[in-house]
Amino acid sequence: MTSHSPQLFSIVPGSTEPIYRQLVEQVRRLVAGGQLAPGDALPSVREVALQLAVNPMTVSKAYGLLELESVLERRRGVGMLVADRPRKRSGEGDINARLALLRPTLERAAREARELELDPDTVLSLFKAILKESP
Amino acid sequence: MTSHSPQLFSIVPGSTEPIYRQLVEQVRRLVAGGQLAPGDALPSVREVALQLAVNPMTVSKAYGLLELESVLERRRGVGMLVADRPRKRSGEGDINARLALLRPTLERAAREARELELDPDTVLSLFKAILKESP
Amino acid sequence: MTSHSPQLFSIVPGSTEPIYRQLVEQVRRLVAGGQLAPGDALPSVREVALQLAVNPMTVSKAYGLLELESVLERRRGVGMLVADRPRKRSGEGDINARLALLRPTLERAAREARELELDPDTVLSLFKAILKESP
Amino acid sequence: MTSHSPQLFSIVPGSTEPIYRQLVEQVRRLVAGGQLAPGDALPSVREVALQLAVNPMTVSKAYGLLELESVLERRRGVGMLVADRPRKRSGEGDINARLALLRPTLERAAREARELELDPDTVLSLFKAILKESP
DNA sequence: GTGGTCTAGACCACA
DNA sequence: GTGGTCTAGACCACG
Repeated sequence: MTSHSPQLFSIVPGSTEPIYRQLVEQVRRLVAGGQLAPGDALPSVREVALQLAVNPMTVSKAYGLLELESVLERRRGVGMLVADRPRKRSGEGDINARLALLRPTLERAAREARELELDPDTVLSLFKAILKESP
Repeated sequence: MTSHSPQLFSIVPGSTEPIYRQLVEQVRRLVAGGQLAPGDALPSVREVALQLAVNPMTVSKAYGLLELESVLERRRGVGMLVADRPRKRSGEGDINARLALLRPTLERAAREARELELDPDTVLSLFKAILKESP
Repeated sequence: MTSHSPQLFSIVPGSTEPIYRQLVEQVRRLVAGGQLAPGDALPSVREVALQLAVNPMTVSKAYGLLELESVLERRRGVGMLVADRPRKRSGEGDINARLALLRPTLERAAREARELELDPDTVLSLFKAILKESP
Repeated sequence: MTSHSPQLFSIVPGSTEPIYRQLVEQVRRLVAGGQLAPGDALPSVREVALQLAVNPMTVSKAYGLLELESVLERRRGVGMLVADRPRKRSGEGDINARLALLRPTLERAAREARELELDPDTVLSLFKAILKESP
């Protein structure tokens, strides 16, 4: 069964962050967050490449790295599946692990806010608005 | 008299963001935030290169791009100065301009939080803690 | 299919004008003159570097600056193309723009002729001969 | 006798052409054109430096190079004088020598005009206007 | 194959 | 001392 999630992935094409790495980190987060559960099938390389208007090799490279990391498993004739490693979902430790994945970006935002001499409360209310915006 | 700003700039060496671009954006923010005021001298190319353990050409490239943008001015035999363009500090428009510079990073954090299926309030309180932490 | 433009660019190696700037101005003129039309591919960095016996980074710097100016566009995995901006070719305004690009060099020549105490008519006939010579 | 020519020299500060070289070539032309005759005194280093708002070392370097070339002579306690080498003024050969000094700039202008796809006659009439303009 | 980034080190122009 | 230019060569991202 091929998942037809209309837009599981999204990339920022103008970024200096390489596309394959944007994909790798996105999958890691989706797995950590439980939106991709062990055994779930990922969209095929071609499908993703088409959706994102990206070279298939780029997607393939991301999948390959995730396989090396044991986040994904390659199943002959089937495609890539989320690996089922021992994962303690909905526990306390898990929340901390997920917060740890988010922390670097929050720290970057905090550093930039400081360099811009912005008031923490102003920044917090903007962030709150953005957070509750698109889900 | 050499300015001995102990660490005006900081870079993330492992990042995929090119070093010269990290520097460009950092200077833009420091100027927008007023920490670098028109007429201020920037640390010399060599000084920054030493502090960051980076090749002088990399710093020079950043300074050169900022000169093209008219954020900096080159003074023969003196060094780079912050350009004095008409800037309306401490006005409303200015705050919005600075928030606009911060927005992309906040949006990135929000997207990552969503992918991690993290509760907005949990994220906000972590961000609040980070924001009030290091200054 | 590699374009084999036998010698699109030429530089004066001994000049004090930096090579990258000679290239930038040359491309600007070729685009302004229409010899490089929007969508045209430029010779690759490596190709130009070989032809001119110059370091690839020098060519790359010129291309990068022209991209910042929106004279060129970078196409991933393809190379640099002439940007297709609204350009009014063969109009009056266009001729004036092109003459404006030439004026500084003509003024320099006039100043030098004056310093050499050369008769304007003598200078004009020499220039006429040179102009109709090499095309 | 110190010559007080209010502005014997002129430079283009924004140019990539080094100032000392602009000065060297200007003196060569003024000597070739006869505006500076053998035995004439040149303005002092300090005087030129003040007039042009340039570092005295830069002027000194230019004079030094012209001395090496035997275009100028250094006279202790007097200053720099134009050297009196055998020079056949107002003869045919001399005109050719002066035209030869001008030729590179004319060739550069012709090349630029060609790259701009400008009509030779248009270029010639612009040049004529400039030539008869400022003397 | 394309362009981009970076290094280590040289030399130049200017103050 | 300042910044600017260039080289030779390495490695990366993308197609």
